[in-house]
Amino acid sequence: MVTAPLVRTADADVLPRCCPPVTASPVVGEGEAEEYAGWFKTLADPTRLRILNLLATSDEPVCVCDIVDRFPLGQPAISHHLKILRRARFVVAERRGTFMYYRVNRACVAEFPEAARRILNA
Amino acid sequence: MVTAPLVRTADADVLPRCCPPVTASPVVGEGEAEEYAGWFKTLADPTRLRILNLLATSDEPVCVCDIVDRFPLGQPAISHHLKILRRARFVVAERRGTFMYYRVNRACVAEFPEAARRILNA
DNA sequence: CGGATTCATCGAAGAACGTCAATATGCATC
DNA sequence: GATGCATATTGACGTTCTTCGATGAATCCG
Repeated sequence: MVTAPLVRTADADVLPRCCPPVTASPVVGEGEAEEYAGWFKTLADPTRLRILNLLATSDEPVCVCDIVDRFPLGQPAISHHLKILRRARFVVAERRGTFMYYRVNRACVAEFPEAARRILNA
Repeated sequence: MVTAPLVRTADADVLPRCCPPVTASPVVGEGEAEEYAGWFKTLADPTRLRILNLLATSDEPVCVCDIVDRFPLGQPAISHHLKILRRARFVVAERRGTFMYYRVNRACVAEFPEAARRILNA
């Protein structure tokens, strides 16, 4: 026979079942979780974080060779990270002759901390 | 001989070198980038994000079996994700008899959007 | 046009990650 | 103690990520 397990909440009586419903319902659904996890995944690399911080703290757009000079990585790796940042719309690229200039997408970057706050209910 | 490349900024003269210094200096250094990237990496999974959102929107601590019931994943997988969330101090665990109760670490969760804002200069 | 430069893309190697099945641990009851 | 349940840990497997070297596309200059 199945016996009643221990109490589940601090001041509740002993309950005959394992899992009473959780009080609040989660805000973030499956689709949203996928989307937001993608955003976080974009920032889940130290190099990308530093590139984005570099662009975010620069008044002027920065060209790729500037970025390459600041990291102990090859140019293809930097280009790869920039592609990921671009795909997530954290940065935008602009061509000037031979050079490519990158800058942050202010709208997207401003929206991000607010989304984090909503997810974390903070 | 090395020729002078194109202009690098909108209104600057032709410069004899490729990479003039960037105006602002980056805020986030190597060590910080590693640390923050670890935080983002923790949130870079849809399941972890939904677990954390579930805990963040619940007034009461939630036991593991409640969480397991809400996801199409096995118990070891959920336990694995909880361990990662615990290691990043986003959640804290408490034992009550046989059951383990998880809740968000309000201090850590509140600090996170602020850190994001600082990194993104938003 | 030919050569040089900047940057993106491709292919591959190695590491890290997510999931599951099986097993171990910790706690309460009999 | 022995049993039963809730949870954590381990090992294995396939997938994804990061990086590099080589190559290709685009641009500019002489």
